[in-house]
Amino acid sequence: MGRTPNPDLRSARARRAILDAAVELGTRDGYAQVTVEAIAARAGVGKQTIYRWWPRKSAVLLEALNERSGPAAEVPDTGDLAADLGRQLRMVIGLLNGDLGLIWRGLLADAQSDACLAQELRDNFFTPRLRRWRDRLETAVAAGELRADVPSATMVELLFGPVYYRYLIGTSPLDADDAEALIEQIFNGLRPRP
Amino acid sequence: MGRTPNPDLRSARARRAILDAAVELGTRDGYAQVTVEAIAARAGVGKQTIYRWWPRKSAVLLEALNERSGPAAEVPDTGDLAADLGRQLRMVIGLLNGDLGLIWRGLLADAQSDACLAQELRDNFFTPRLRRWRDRLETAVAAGELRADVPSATMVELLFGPVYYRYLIGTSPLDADDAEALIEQIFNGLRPRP
Amino acid sequence: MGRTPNPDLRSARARRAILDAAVELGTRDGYAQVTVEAIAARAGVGKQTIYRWWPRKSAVLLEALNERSGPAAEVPDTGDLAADLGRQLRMVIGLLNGDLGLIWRGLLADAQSDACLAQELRDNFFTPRLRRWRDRLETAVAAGELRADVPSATMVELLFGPVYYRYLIGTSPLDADDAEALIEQIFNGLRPRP
Amino acid sequence: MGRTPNPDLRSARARRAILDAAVELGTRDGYAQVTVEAIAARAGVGKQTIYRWWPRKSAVLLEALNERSGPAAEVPDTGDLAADLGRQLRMVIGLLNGDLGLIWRGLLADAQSDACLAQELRDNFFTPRLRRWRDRLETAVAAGELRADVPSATMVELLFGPVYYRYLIGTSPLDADDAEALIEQIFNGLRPRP
DNA sequence: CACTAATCGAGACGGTACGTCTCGTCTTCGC
DNA sequence: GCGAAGACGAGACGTACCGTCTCGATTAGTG
Repeated sequence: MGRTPNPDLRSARARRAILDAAVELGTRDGYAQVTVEAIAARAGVGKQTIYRWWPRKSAVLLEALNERSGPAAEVPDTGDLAADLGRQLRMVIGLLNGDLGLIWRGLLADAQSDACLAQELRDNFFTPRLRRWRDRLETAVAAGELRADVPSATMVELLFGPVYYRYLIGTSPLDADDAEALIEQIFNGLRPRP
Repeated sequence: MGRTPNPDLRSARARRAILDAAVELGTRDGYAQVTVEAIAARAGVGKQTIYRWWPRKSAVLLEALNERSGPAAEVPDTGDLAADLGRQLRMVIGLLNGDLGLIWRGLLADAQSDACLAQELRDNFFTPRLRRWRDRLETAVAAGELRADVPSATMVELLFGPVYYRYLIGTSPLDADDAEALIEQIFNGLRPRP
Repeated sequence: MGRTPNPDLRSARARRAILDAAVELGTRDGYAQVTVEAIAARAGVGKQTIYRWWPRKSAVLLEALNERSGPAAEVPDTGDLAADLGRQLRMVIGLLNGDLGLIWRGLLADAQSDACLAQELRDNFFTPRLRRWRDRLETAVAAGELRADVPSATMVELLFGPVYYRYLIGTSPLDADDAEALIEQIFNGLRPRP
Repeated sequence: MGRTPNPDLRSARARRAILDAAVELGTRDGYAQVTVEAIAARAGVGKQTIYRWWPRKSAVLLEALNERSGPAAEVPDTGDLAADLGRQLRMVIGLLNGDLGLIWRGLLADAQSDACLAQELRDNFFTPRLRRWRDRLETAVAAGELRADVPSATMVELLFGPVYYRYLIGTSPLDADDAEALIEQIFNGLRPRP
């Protein structure tokens, strides 16, 4: 029964093949069309070998995705807040629009009905980035660059919200070149400045 | 084969029972757990009667949802833009946090892998609301209340993006009382005003 | 509820179209493939019109078949028992091997799981023929032509049994030219006569 | 798609449960009332496990029946042809009148509209028995016990035909005690012997 | 000749079973 | 004991017909 496997005996070859197959299928057919069975077949691996090490297909694809989108996690700090934010938004948008975007989109969708995946997504992806940007923004608040009466976590949501809105709802295309304008608009607001 | 049924002979009773059953199951178990079979069983209806009038379970739930979220669609116009926006955001947030939110969440998730549903969602839900708010905002632009150099469609996304971000990603809870602050922040921007 | 329709108002046109359609479909696709729905469609008739006048598809096909196989029911009496029997067997075999055979075969099959159809088949088809031949055979018994110690009903079964055996089980083809030999064999027996 | 399963990995437990369930349902409700779904449910088995190993419900019931009617297949040879035939006929009649008769009847009926089942029935059931009896009868012919001018296959049909006729058409009951009389009548013929 | 039934064509309805698909677990080997 | 292979129990899918029902629109025979 629910025995826990011994990680020392784990086959690195199988793990690689599984993650690679998952990404290939996910980028080719879309997240929802990927099945554990298909991953196993393409990886030349038994289904059980997948279920032994991952609880669900979402976990496989999440791990595969994490492996390949490390760079997008890096928060540069050149001292120029707006420029750094712009670079970050461009990277995120690039990721969403790229091959892996299909997988990311599927994971976000899946998380809507899988609390456990949702938690993992937050813990491993959103919360760390949020925290790092919150720190940056709080520095800017302290420097008088940003308002002190808006929670920094809210600021992050104001900046990233519109990006994900376009991505998930698709009323208008998501373009990396919009990043800087977006930041400017959030920073300065929609009302005319005197 | 693919014969088209005659809407004149359609049973209003069956339609009602199906939509009601769909909502009950959707709010109780969550969108993903709903099956056409279960809807039919609970509605006391043959499966074929569902497939005769709707192509997919998503179509059933979308119609059911549309029926019951009429009020949230109303764009109020009291002359006070910020107040009207606040009222609308509160309503949307109320919908998302309410019973029907579970269904709405599932539809949005499903739309990520079903282009046809995505299109329908945009056509029947997002685009109309977007258009109405765009008009309101353009009036405000013309009145000098809002910047003329930001596309009004973008403005709508800046306002609603953060709401859906919180809703779908869940890093922080979505509270109707945040509506007014959100609008103020978007309107005035994150930089201190002199 | 179960109201009984008024035969005076019955549409002769519909009746004809239904019986014709039933035979066409039955001879073309085989009894089992015929559906009430298909009969109705091909006859240009509502399903209810069929169910109003016949309880089951088997009843429709039985009536259609009876209509068209009148001649095979005729028991000739030329005085020559063996010759008359031969003529009858030839006719029966001709019917079974003909277009209508497919329907007849299906009815016999269906009767195996439908006691009511089985009864009707016996009452309207087998028993009358059986009775008439029993009478003929009893005359022959009285004339000393046939053994008196074999029940005449059994004699009929000995004669027709092998025909239906071949027909339903199909180990060897059923040929009208075998009729006379068959009769001779049953009459004279398998043991050599001195 | 139509992959062929590996018989080495077949579950003996499932096979047993399926065949047992099929017989139970068949003898209780009759062949026509048995459904693959019901067999699966009663056997505690997935439907796919049935469809993996048998193409149709008829194949399941045929296999189940074959398994349990081994003895009725035995052709005894005590040297006394008539006695051996009598024993065989009694056995066949016993089978037909017994619990399994309901299944056998259904299979024969089904075979009328399923050429593939008909072939299987002939190949696995009728032809072997026919062949063995033909051999016996040919020996008797060579010994001068039976006429040389009647094909032995025909002789078998003359003997078994009346049995199946009564069984399938039901104009008179089928009784094991009729076996010997039947054989005597076929052997000696219906005409009085001098 | 209008009236008034009941039948008619049409087809939607509540059901049942079909045969297929995919899920996550269990079983069987070979290494 | 892991890994490849794949059979297994479970159960939803979307389709085909069943036999019943509800519609107007003919179509009789009756007053």
